[in-house]
Amino acid sequence: MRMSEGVEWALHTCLNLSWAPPGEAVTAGRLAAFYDLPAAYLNKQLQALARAGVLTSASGPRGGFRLAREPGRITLMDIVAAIEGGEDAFRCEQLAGKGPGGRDDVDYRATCFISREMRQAELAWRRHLASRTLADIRAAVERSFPETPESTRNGFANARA
Amino acid sequence: MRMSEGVEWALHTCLNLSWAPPGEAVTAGRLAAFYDLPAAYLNKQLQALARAGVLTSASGPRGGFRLAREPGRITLMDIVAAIEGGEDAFRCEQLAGKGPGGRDDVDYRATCFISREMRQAELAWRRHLASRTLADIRAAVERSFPETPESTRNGFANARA
DNA sequence: GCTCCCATACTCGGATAAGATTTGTCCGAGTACTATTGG
DNA sequence: CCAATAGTACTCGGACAAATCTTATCCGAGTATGGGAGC
Repeated sequence: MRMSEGVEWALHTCLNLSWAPPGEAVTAGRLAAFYDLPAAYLNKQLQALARAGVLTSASGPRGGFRLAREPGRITLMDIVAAIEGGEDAFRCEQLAGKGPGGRDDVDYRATCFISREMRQAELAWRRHLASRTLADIRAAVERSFPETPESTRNGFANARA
Repeated sequence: MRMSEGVEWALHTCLNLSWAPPGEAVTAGRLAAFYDLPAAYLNKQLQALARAGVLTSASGPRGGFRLAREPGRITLMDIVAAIEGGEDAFRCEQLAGKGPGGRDDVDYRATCFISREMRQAELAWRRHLASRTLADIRAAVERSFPETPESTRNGFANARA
C-alpha cells in the first residue's frame, strides 16, 4: 500500500501556490522547476487537481494554475483525494459472502465486522486529513520560517520555463 | 493507493483460524477452499504472516498454519503490517529540501509540516487498527452469528485439499 | 508381538512468469500577446 | 495616430510508452505417517 508520489508533489505545490502573487497564475513548468521535478508529469497531477475543483487552469500566455478557492477552504483530504481517487484503500470483496453460510442478497460491506473496522480506521485517517487546511499548514510554516513567502515568490520569478 | 487484496484474505483467514480445533493446524489448501481462493497465492500471504510472527507453520502431513498466540494478542495492525509491510503509505521524499532554501543537513521528514500531518493521519489509522484484536472481531461475530464457530469448523472438515 | 527402518505422500517455502498500476513522455488544441498593415 | 488583423509563441490537455509493483503459478526441501522386515 503505497501512496502515489504525486500526492507529495501536489501537496507541496498547492502550498507554494498559496504564496503565489495574488491574481497571477503559475505554470506547471515553474512549479516543477521549484523542486526539479519532471514538468510534464507534474502537469498531469495538476490536471487532476483542476478536475477535482481544487485548482483552476488557464491555457496560453499568462496561463497556468491557481488555487480555486481560499486556502482555508482547501483541506489536505481534498488534495489527496484528487490524486489518489476517493476510493478506500481497503476494498471489501465481500469474501464473507463466498464462504459457507454466505448469502448473495446481503451486502457484506456493511455487515462484515472486518470490513467495518477497516473502514473505521480509514475514516480516522480521512478525518485527520479533512481537519487540516492549506491555511493551517501555511500558517505553521510562516511561524517557523517567516522568509518562506518571499523566497517562494522569488523562486517562481527566477525559475526559467 | 490501493491495499493489497491479500490483506482481506489474511484477515478473514486469521479469523477463521481462531475458530480452528485447538491444537490442530490447518493447511493453506483448506483455508483457500473456504473462500475458493487460489491456494498457492494465499500460501504466500500466510508465509508473510508466519515471518511476522502472527502464525506458526509446519510442513508435512498434519502440517499447516495456526495462530502463533491467543487471538486477544493479535491486532488487525499486526496482520495488515505483515502483508503490506510496515512502511508508511506516504513516504516523504524530503521535497522541501530540494527547493530554494533547502538544506542537506536537515531531516525534513521531521521538520516538514506536510510530512508531519500526513504521518499524524496515518498514525490515527494505525492506532485504530492496533486497538482491535482478533478476539474483539471474533466476539462480535459470535454475538451476531452464533453458529459461525461450528460452521467454520465444518467448513474446514469438509473442504477437500 | 514389538521395534526399527524405509518408502511415501503431503505441506510449506521460495524461485519464476503474467497482469495491472504507476510513472514518465510527447505532440496537438486553444489562447493571449505583438507586430504589421490599412484607414 | 488608431484600429483591425494575422502571425506567433506559450500553456494546458489528453493520448502514448516504459518501469515498477501486485497477482498468480510452479516445483523443490523437509516432515510425519504407514507398512514391512527383522529380532
